[in-house]
Amino acid sequence: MKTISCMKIDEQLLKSYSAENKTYKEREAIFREGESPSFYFQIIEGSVKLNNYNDEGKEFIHNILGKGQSFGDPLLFIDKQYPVNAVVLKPTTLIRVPRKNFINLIKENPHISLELNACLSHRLYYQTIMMQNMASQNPLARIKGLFNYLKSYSDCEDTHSFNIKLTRQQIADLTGLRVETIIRTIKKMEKDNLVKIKDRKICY
DNA sequence: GCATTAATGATAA
DNA sequence: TTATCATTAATGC
Repeated sequence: MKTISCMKIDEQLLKSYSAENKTYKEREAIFREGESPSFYFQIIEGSVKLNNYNDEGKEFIHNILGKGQSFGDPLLFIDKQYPVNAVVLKPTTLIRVPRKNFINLIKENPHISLELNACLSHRLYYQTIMMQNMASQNPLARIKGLFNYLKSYSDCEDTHSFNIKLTRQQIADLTGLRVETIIRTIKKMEKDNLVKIKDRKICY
């Protein structure tokens, strides 16, 4: 089946609503928890993580976004502050549109509005799946859940060897597990032919 | 060399 | 069984 899921919005169209490009260095924050959303963001190149820190200072990553993906947009329609930080993982260029302009864009371009709806629905759906998986006590289930999620979320790549572009630490921060547990569980998965490891890279 | 990432073992909860 | 801590190996700049 052919769900378009999360199509990026045409950059020229964004430009006509006074979008601007912005580049960030590694570790730079695009926005922080508690700030008020005032832009639509779309990644042109690079990658961004959405995270929090719990009371003990341990990081929890909610998601890692890549090329062509947007973030922060669900907040543009409601009057709330960001519940997460957005931090750049590697040098990143993104395009951003001021909130008011973006609302106008949506009003004047119904097809974009529909796509955005589809996109948000898609994210909501998989977030539910993720919640279920992460609620599991079993680390294997959490990791498999994450991998399935990444596979579906990213541009529907080849069926058999999907390359996980995350470090084991990042997988740990996404699943709430410890790095050592990730490493050991991944090795078990390799034995059971659930994943392949090539040059330390994980293929699922 | 230094920093980051991966791997492994011992021990405690 | 997983988390925690310590140690070491491997990579990349």
